[in-house]
Amino acid sequence: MMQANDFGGLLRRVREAANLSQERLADLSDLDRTFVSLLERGQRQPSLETVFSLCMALEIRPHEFVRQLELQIETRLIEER
Amino acid sequence: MMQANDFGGLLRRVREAANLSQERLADLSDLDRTFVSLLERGQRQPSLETVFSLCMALEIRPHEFVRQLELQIETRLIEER
DNA sequence: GCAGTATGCAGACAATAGTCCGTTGCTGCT
DNA sequence: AGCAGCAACGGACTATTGTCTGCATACTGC
Repeated sequence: MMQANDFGGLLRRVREAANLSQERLADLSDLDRTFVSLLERGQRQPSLETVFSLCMALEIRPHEFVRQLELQIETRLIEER
Repeated sequence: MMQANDFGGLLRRVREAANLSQERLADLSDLDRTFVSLLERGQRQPSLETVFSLCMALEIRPHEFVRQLELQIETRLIEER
């Protein structure tokens, strides 16, 4: 259902829109720099708590982020046909 | 920020509102029964994927669930003062 | 009393999230 | 040429999620 890079792709877009480097985002959300990189490349899936931390740093409400994620998934599902 | 039982408490309320047993919910969301129990009691925190699985089973949109979770957290923060 | 349903709980375990170290490559700047 | 910022990547590691099995408890209806 949720695929490897649905989350990572969105995270990257939101981070870049916020004009933050991976490292800066990692600092703000109290995560490791390399882990943010792994997330964006879809090589790790976040826990719910991690999503909340990232959203705080990105100044976006978690449910708003999740809503965009759902849209992203639906869009992909349509494109895939 | 997010506390042990913010998630679990909400999960339990939503599950009971949907009239599902822990076991039935576990089956529908392809998780272990004991794990659902752990989640509800706040002894485990879910991954984002787990949240999505549970929401599918509960027929609630993930962002809607997360929105309620945010409300729950805010309410607790206010009550705690 | 007994069978069925629902939940808590413990222990051992497999799987994955998340950290920390360092290296490499790229780009733009001076 | 050198330097600084940014990101990909590897390996080794720790911490946490998630599974499985089995047992105990409470409640309900027969």
